[in-house]
Amino acid sequence: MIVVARPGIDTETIRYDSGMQKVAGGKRGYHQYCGLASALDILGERWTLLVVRELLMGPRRYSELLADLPGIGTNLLAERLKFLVEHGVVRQIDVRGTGSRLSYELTGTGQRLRPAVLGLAQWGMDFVGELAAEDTVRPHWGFLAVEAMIDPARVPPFDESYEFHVDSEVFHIAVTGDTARAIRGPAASPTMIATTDAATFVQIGSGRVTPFIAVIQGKLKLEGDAEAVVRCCDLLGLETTATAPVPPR
Amino acid sequence: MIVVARPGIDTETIRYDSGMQKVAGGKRGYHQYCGLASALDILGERWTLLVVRELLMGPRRYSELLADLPGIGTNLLAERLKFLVEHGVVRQIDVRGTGSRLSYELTGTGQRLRPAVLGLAQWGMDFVGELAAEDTVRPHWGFLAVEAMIDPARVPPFDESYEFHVDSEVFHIAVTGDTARAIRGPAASPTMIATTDAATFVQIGSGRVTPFIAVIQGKLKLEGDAEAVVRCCDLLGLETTATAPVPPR
DNA sequence: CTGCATCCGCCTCGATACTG
DNA sequence: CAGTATCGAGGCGGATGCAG
Repeated sequence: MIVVARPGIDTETIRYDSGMQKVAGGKRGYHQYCGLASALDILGERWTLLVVRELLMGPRRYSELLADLPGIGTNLLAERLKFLVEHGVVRQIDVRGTGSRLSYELTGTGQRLRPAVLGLAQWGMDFVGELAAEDTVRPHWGFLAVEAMIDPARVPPFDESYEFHVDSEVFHIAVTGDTARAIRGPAASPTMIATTDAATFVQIGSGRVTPFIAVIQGKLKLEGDAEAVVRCCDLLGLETTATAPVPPR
Repeated sequence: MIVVARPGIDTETIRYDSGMQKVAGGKRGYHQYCGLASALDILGERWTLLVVRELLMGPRRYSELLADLPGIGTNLLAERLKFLVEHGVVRQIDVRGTGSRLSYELTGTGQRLRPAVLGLAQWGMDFVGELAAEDTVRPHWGFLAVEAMIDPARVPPFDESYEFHVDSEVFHIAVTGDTARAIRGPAASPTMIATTDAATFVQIGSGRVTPFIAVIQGKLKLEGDAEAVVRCCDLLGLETTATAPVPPR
């Protein structure tokens, strides 16, 4: 075997250099030579990852972003979008040729954030609390929740699809081969259809309410093959056995 | 097939409620009923995810965290740690029974952040720039980088291990069966040993420098089976063909 | 009306000093 | 060593103004 020797170069580790640092654009940055720190230099400011979340579900107008991010303030949204565009995460697209700047959408680089964002969303599901009066809920967040909940190890062994109606949003899970994907819009011939409101949807996804309880409460409607319902719940890691106690958080 | 009907309940979506909101502990929060927003209510403040990064590589003392997070300031670190402890992401551990509170470590909940954090770190690798004079580098960040770079689809078909010496840090990748894991400390009998400094290690990981170039520059030393070196580079998504141009960022 | 820019009060952040 | 106390600077949140 091989004996290790120190390399010819000595460490170039930069010593502790206290004091706040600025990144290229004059912004505040971590100045750590590390992938995570670099990612947070771009995504770590307040609201930024929530902007990315919105754009992960398709292009959005400035006003739509404002409406779905209550509290952000117009200057902040403009600054975040400009920053993301400058760094190649987001681009502006004109629907009409007349340069009326209609929408923002993620670039390929931005799309590559999907697994990391879904991972954070899945982790955060354990921390959603009781629905408070001041909480905002949007039905299209249910799409992200479903995408994050899909357990690749529990994909049913045959093709089918489950359709979801969350308030006005319609999307479905398509099981094809050994993969399950979340897709916007209705399914061709779903084996199950779940209909509910956005708040209940998140409560089910977070485990605060079981599908069983939600049905009893009249807040969730399940139609189609009962076996498909069970497979769908299993795919999403939802309780199907009984009532299941609400975890004490 | 099934025809969809609106559920008995109407949407309980909370309307736009402008104004800054506070979360439980009196802190500023997003107040969105969504997994990602909940995650960011805990992890989204400045420095928090970098604290988690440090703890992902094992327990750390307060002073060690301070030293590896230049610029954080003592009050911020104390506040972040207290907040994470309160929310069950981190716990304090006593090495001695004498309650001298020696270290912080992640709870199981905190450990579940690993895939999301690694995902962000991998994404951010494309954004690490030229090494600047004010940049901090730490050799143990190389461990995280390697963990993030492992491509599960490119695991060699037989068991072996690759050892890395990054400044004073020693860790290895263990390929067993069809999985590859990054493990702290030396390997039993590595088929390859790479020795380098922390800055070069990150530059290689980010694609700014190829292993080939680094060897020529005398900043990287590779020992052991040449075939193993190629397999290791392939596993980590590193260029082995030739010099490969440095991407323009 | 949409898509920002400007201004202002406040709270978080970053640095230093200080204490058990 | 492990934090707490304090204070100035600046990022953030909210209201308003304005151009296309």
